[in-house]
Formats: sequence, C-alpha cells, structure tokens
Amino acid sequence: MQAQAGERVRGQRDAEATKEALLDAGSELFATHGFDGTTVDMIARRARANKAMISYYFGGKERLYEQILISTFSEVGSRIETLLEGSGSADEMLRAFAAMFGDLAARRPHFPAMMMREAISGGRHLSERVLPVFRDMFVKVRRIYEQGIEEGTFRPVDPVLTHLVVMGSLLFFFATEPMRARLIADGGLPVAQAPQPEAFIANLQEILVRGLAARPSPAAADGPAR
Amino acid sequence: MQAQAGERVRGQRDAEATKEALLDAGSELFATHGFDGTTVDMIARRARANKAMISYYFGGKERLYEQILISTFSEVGSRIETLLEGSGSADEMLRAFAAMFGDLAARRPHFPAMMMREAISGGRHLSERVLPVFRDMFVKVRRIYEQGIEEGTFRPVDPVLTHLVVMGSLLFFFATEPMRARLIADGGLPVAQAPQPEAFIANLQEILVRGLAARPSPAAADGPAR
DNA sequence: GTCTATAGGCTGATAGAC
DNA sequence: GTCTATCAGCCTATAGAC
Repeated sequence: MQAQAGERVRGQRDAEATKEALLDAGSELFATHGFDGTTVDMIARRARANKAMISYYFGGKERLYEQILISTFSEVGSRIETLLEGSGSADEMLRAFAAMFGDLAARRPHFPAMMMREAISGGRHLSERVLPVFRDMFVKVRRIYEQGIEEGTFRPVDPVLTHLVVMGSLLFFFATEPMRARLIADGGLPVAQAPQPEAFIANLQEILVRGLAARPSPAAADGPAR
Repeated sequence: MQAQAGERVRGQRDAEATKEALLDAGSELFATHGFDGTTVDMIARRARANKAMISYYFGGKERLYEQILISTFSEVGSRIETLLEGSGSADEMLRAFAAMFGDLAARRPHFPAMMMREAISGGRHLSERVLPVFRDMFVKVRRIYEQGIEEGTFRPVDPVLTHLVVMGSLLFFFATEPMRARLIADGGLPVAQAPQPEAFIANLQEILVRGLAARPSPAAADGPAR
C-alpha cells in the first residue's frame, strides 16, 4: 500500500538500466557485425552486464535482436507519419523527408546499417510485428512521389523506382560512414576529409528535386506565365 | 550395372571443377548470409563437394572468402577501366556507367550484396590486395563528375557526394532484389510485381542527368543545341 | 582428389549460489 | 537481479584411409 509515485532506488543500477544497456550495446554491435557476427558475450561485455541477463530479460539473443528492430523501426515509422501529416508541395515534402532522415540517423546511428543488413538478408528477421511498420513506411513515402506527379510538380516517374533511389542513397550514406571514416583516416581513400551528413543531404535534395521536376528548374522555367 | 563411358564417376570430377563449384557456392551464400552466417558445411553441400576441399584448395573459409572478393572486384575494376577509356560527354559516360553496372549485376548477381556487406562492416575483409581495386574504382568514377563540371555539362556539385548517391542507389537496388522478390511474392508489399532492373537503371539515369545538369534539361533547353 | 572421423575451440543457454 | 559454473551443440580445420 505504498505510494504509487515511482520513487527509484539510486546508487545502484536497477533492472531498467541493465535492459537499456543491453539494448544499446546490442544495437551498436548488431549494426556493425551483423546478427551472426555478434556473440552474447560481446554484448554483455560492452553493456557491462552478465550474459545470463540477456536470456533473463529478453529470452535469448534472437529476441533481443527483434526487440531492437521493433523499437528502432517504430520510431522511424512514427517520425515519418508526423512528417507526412503536414502539407506542402511534393518538393517540400521530399526535401523534408531527406532532412528528417538525416536527423534520424544522427539520433539512431545504427538504424541505417541494421535496416540495410535486414534488406540484404532478405528480411529474414522482419517478423510479423516489424513488417507492418516497414510496409507502412514504404507506402507513406511513396505518396510523396504520387502527389508530386498528380499536382504536376514531378515528371510522371515510377514512384517505386524513385523511392528506391532515395532510400538507397540515404541508407547507403549513413550505413557506410564508419567505413569512410576508417579508410580516410588510414589514407586508403584520396579524400581530404569525410563527407559531412548535412552536405550529403543537401546535395541529394538538389539532385532529386531537379531530377524529378516536371519543369526544367525554378530559375529557368520557360513554362507559361501563371 | 556398368559405368557409362565418357561420364566421370561421382567423386572424381576434376580439380578445376571442384574449385569452381566452391567459389560459386561461396559467392551465393556469403552474399546472402554474410561471412559469419555461412558455414563451410553449407558451402560444401551446395557445391556438392566435401568440406575438407575448402581447406585443401583455398586454405580455409576466410581465404575462400577473400578469393571471391578479389575475383569479383577485379572484374568490376577492369570493366570500369574499359568503360572510362572511351570518350564522350559526362552525360554519356554517367549513363554508360549506370548501364554497365546493371550488366555487371546481371553477370555477377552476388557482387552488390557482397560489396554492401563489406562496406557496412567497415571494409574489414578488404585486404591489401582488394583495397587498391576498390580505391581505383572510386577515383575513376569520380572523374566523370569532375569532367562534367569542367566541361560545363554538370552543375558544380561535390563529386564525392554525388558519387555516393550513384553508388548507393545502384548497390542498394541490386543488393535488395531478393528481399523485394520475397516480400512481393508473400503479399508483404503493395506492389503488383518486382521492379525490373532495366527500368530502375533508366529511371536513375534520367534523375541523375537532369539533376546534375548545368542547364535545365535537354528537352527544354533554351540555349542552342550542342 | 576425395572422403570419413575426430579433435579442439567457441557458442548460446541455464541451473543454482548469493 | 546478478553472477559463476557448466553443458550440449555446432563450428572450422585436419590427419589419415582409400
């Protein structure tokens, strides 16, 4: 009959903190080494927890991985949902989507690599709880291109093919950032410094908006005066 | 029962055929399941060879993998080299590069996934024999954008950032083809049929050439035709 | 060259002490 | 809730038969 206020015992790591640490450690390791390349020992060590805790809290390595996927994809899905509620021209929404993806990758640095790995592996771990989120994301972003074509902002491109260009560019850039950082540091690539995410997003936005435009470009439009 | 003339007794096909079978089986399995997700048993079974042959011919699983990487990347490198020897406007070369990549992915269906996996893993298996090929590829394709900017065909975009858009789109499309095939077959994606590679390449070419163009677009150019 | 048998190490999971 | 100790199973590699 104690007070229901969530007063927490401090000075010692509680269950919630251990779960969190395992989720964080797992995210990083699964993203970098893949599911099979990551051992429960690695996860436990990085989380400074005992490996028995993985079974205790999540029911095993596989279910920890699934939990991470669900949590990550759900956040991505809700962010996109929020974004697409706002209205605007297809240009603006496409730019906003790319920018949002950049923010998301900064907040969830392991999401792009995990998604890419899942995709390459045929979506083997995309269970019935993860797949709907994934599918909704696709459907909603596709609407941007469809809307752009309907309103005459975009050429009549194939929305699916275009979506693949956008997602491929974004996921690839963020999933391969660690590799570029490593190669450039080692002098393995003839580039002064690693490309910055903001610059990449800006470049992609320009290419897409100009590349999809129904009319040449805003600056040089020769269409009829309105 | 008698042995048929001209047919090899099972277990006595020649060495070259066995090596080839192991390389082929390894390519497919490593691309689909990754290095850690593939066991020598899986490779031997698919190649209809004994798993001891992997050590016998290649010196172990790791060295088989490296051999596959080197062979694949070398072909890619020489194809690009040949392509870039031909001259033409940057538009034409960029289109040709995308088309060549499509051909390459058809001939070497496991190259995109393997390259993507390597990139996500930080290039951990890119040994000193593979890395130069990889770097050369980057340097040579980058020349296309630099040339386009110099000759005034392209806007003054950042060649590195642009290269990442191109490679990301191409690798992503081909590396994730199996996943789309699976999801569409299962009704997991609201798409009638899987996008065709030729259509994807064509769509990408249009987006890139228009998106990079210094002048609005060829069709609506307000300047004199070249 | 191919195959069988097995060695030796690592993996994920868990019972039981605290 | 956390940790140690331990187990059964699977992994790669290889010695030796044919």
